[in-house]
Formats: sequence, structure tokens, C-alpha cells
Amino acid sequence: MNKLQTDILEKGFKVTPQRLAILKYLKENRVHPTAEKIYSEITKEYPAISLTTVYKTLASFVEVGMVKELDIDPHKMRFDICTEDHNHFHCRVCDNVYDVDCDGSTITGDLHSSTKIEGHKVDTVDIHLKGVCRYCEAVSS
Amino acid sequence: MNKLQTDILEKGFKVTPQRLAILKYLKENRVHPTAEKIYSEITKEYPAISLTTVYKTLASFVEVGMVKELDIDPHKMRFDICTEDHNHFHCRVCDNVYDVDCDGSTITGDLHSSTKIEGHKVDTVDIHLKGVCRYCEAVSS
DNA sequence: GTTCGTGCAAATCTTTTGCAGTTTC
DNA sequence: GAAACTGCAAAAGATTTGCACGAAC
Repeated sequence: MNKLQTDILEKGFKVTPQRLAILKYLKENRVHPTAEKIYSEITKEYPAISLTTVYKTLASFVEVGMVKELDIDPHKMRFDICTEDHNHFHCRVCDNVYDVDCDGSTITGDLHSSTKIEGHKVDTVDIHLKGVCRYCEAVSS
Repeated sequence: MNKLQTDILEKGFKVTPQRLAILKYLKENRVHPTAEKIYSEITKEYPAISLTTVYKTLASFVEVGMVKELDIDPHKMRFDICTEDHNHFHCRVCDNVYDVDCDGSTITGDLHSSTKIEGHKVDTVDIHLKGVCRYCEAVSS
């Protein structure tokens, strides 16, 4: 019984090859993939999976907090294995999303589950940076 | 010649009743509406407008910087008349988006058009707060 | 064996596009 | 009158749903 299986069982899910493949992909590839990306990558080694299942599985994982939805990209949802707080940078050239460690604690440090800002109860704070990533910048200059 | 007309002309656009209606709505209703919302609100007083035109007009306004796209809401785009920097709070109960003045300058203050974070050139910083708004919180308690 | 998961096909929802006719300047 | 704008209908892209079959426990 490996770690992936345990993670799935702990949440009350049944262990299926599809779920293992998705979880494994997410853990090994921290690229904030879209559902389509996960699907196409997994299909390479594991053809017996459908896009529908990817969506349904991701929805289940999100519901129990294993995975986080990242709406930094205007027209499609991206998914991120939950880890400690970090923020995201979206490159408008290559469309990739990168983790960044910029100091958000100046804001997030003030926030707890009960924190209110202008009367609104704040659960999460996401900092979305946009621009041109180091790789695209290098190519264009 | 009123202010709305001037705003539109200055950007090199032709002044049409549709554009005036959209701009007027956006200026008077800072609720970060979706395209659909703008359409349905405008239609009440001005039935001769199509959703397609709303989308096309918004795209034009975004292109010249009059309007900003706000992707805080997972499945639909919201639009905001550009003003000075501010941040947004998305209520997961009523689905409304509110402006907030929480101090993002601790982060954004460090950022200029040439600022880099971990090598990435940062153009914009958006802080997205999510939770339950003051009104929904009041109702539920 | 029961419950849960999968996957097809079809539906839904938002947004975009092609194009012909209309309006603005 | 030329260039830009509008709006219909159709297309496109992402995601969801209904349902029958199959797998996990």
C-alpha cells in the first residue's frame, strides 16, 4: 500500500487506477495543469481514461481539499495539489503558471479564518501576478 | 457633448447608443457585472442591444484600457471600469464581487512595470479575497 | 452484493466568429 | 461614401449531466 493509495482511502474514496494516475500526475508535475492537460498527459501511459472522469475526479478531490482550483487563467480552470500557501504568476506569452514565493504574508499574515476586511469574512487570499515569465522574456530579447 | 461621449471619442471609437449605454451602466453600477448582467440590465431601458454587441464593445474598451477584465469568478468574466488600484472580494454565497481597500501596497508598492519576482517580469498584481460577504453573513446568523 | 466509479453521448454555458445590413463621421 | 458598428445565427471551447455498465470493497 503506497502513499497515493493511502491518500485516496483516507478521504473515503475507492482506489481506482484512474484516481491513482491523476493523483500521481498532480504530485509529480506541479505545473498547475488544466483538466485537458491532465487528461492528455495521462493518456500517454494510461489510455483507458476519459476526460469526463478527469473532471469528476478533480471535483471530488477539490471537495475534500486535496486539490485546489486556480482561476488565474481567464478561460480554463487550473488545478493544484494543495501545499502550504504560495502564490502564482501567469505568463501571458506562453500561458504557463508558476509558483512564486513573493511575500504575501504582509497581507495574508493578518488573515485568519475569522478575519474580516470591510466586514467581509475572508477565507482565502490569492495573489495573482501576471506578466512575462523569465523564459519568454529571454527568448524575446 | 457629455462626458460619456468624450470618453468614447477620445479613444477613437464612434459614438453609438449601445456604447453610451454600456459605459453609462458601468460608471453608475460598480458591481463588476458579467457581460450577461450588463446585457440584461441595459435591455430594461434600451431593448435594442444584443449580447454580441455587449461582448464586442467590452472587448474594445478592454483593449484601450477603459475597462478591466476581472477573472475572480471561476466560470464567467467580470468587468470593471478602471479606477485606481483596488482589490476584490468574491462572496461564495451570493456570488457578488466587492471592491476592498485592504492594504496591498505592501506587495504592490514594491512593484513597478520593470519589477521582477523570481525572474518573471510582473505587469499586474491582483489580490483576490474569497469568503462570505457582510450581507450573507448577517442573513445566516 | 451493494455502493461507488467510469465513460459515452448529449446538454449547458460562456464567449467568439462570419457576414450582411446599418450607422457614424 | 468609407470605415466602423451592430446583431443574427452558428461555431467553439470548457465543463456538466444522465444513464448504463463495470469495478472496488
